[in-house]
Amino acid sequence: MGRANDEVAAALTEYADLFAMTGGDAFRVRSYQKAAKAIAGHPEDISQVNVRRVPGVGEAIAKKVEEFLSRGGFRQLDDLRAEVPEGVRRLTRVPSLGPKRAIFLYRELGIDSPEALAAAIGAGRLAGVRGFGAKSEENLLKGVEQLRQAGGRVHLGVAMDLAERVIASLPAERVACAGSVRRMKETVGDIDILAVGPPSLMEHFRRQPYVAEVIASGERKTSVRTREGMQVDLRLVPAGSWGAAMQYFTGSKEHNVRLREMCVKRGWKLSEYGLFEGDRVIAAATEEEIYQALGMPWIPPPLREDTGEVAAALRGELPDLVTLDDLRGDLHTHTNLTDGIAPLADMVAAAARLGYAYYAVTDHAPDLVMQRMTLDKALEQRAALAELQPAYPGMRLLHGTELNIGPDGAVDWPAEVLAGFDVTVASVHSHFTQPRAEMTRRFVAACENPHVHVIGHPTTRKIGRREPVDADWDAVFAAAARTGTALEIDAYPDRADLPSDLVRRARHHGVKFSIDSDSHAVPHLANLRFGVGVAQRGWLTAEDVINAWPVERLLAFLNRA
DNA sequence: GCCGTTTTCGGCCCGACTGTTTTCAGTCG
Repeated sequence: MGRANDEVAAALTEYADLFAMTGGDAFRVRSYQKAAKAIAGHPEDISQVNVRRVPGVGEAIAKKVEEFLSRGGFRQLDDLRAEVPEGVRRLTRVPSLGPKRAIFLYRELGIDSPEALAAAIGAGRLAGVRGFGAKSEENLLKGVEQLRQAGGRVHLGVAMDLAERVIASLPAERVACAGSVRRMKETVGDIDILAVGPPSLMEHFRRQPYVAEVIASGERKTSVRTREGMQVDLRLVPAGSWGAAMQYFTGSKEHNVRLREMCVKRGWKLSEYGLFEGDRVIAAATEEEIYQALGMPWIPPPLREDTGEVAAALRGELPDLVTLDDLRGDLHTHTNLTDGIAPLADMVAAAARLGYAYYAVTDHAPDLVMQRMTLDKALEQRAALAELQPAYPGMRLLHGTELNIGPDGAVDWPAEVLAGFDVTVASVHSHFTQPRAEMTRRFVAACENPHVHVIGHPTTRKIGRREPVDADWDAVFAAAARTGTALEIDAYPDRADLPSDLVRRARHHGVKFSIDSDSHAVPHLANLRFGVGVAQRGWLTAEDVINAWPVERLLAFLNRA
């Protein structure tokens, strides 16, 4: 999977947005969106193959893609960029504000950014404007604030990708990522890279194509802003204090404060250069020896949040965290039968290449009307899956479905139909603003449905785009534990849902989890690693995760044994 | 703009919700 795919997809998506804003035909807008999605999810590097082979890409889009690949843009995109300022496109990221009203605000009132919108509302400039009543103003203000709070933070998928590109671009003796990316935090503000190497590495870093601006530049630290707007700090560290530097710059700040307090009590000092007693170096080369000197085993970075991990380490009670290698299958994936882009056979073949012992296909169900699912289609898919099974003797294929949890907690299909599925994932897809008590009842009802095995992406948040729903989570977790309903950790990095703090709380209730990719294309299967990050931050072990279990135990959990 | 044993034109995932309106446009999943 090449970077080119993502860059092309981003350009086409931007073009679709701008085209929609400037009154472009809605069907053509959708064509660009569809092509963007298909290219982003295409398993081959788009710069190395004929883009016309990608479904949804015809002659016109292929030409634009080829122009983009050769010079980083295409004419029609340049034209629209000249017409619509960048901030106006950002306006459409304000929830409830779409392309039509965004361009209206720009053309009629000169509002050219979310900040300008908030100012205009504050100054009463929207009063009496057609289509913008008091309620709209209130919602827009709330939306702008939400956007502002997300700040410059991006989800881990974006940050990890950038961090890996930076690391690959640096010819250092040693180079690694520290900071919140290493801790697998769900959102990341900036990226910290540590390296051992010659001073010339700094100049090499500043000249990289991803660098848009050099913010600060010294012998030991260089800070840049990338074209995507992220800050990346590169620090040159002495080889002998690699471990101390990694420990220090991985954080969290709170975790480090806790360790330094311990050091102070012993008359020691812990810095990015090492653990010292006066001038004597106690430990510096590896993180392991630093933690060991403090009387504890190495603490995995995802736990380093000062939420009890130091005490647990001192007692020798750190959890044996679940790892990517522990996962034996994926229980929530889509195909092009609903909103995925890859055919069933391609998804199954890709899963087999990952060495899975089992793999579930869980396309949407009829209540999500837009997906046009029918029982006939589901049964046809079941038959097709059964036909594929003999070709994969080592991998048990499971036929599942992603159900929709309605406002009252009911799901698609009657019980006798549900009983025919190997695994069901039930998720909320609408009515996000129900009051807490109603929302809680809704989830509890879904858990109590004996045919629901997993609650999918429980909070339904989308990082930077949609707030989590409001529910009494402890009540939901208690219901999930009582009914033997697993909660999903949706590994899609803009979801990361359940969030890790709720994972940990749920675990205390005795809940089991399913770490799923929610793949809609072949490359998405690899997102599972982000879900593992969430699980580790939630202190989960393999015992807590149903898709880390052997197939027999999983099937017993699903009542399919 | 894409697509096709319903094929070279005429379709294109469809419905609900919201806030505004007085019959509907915009937004969302």
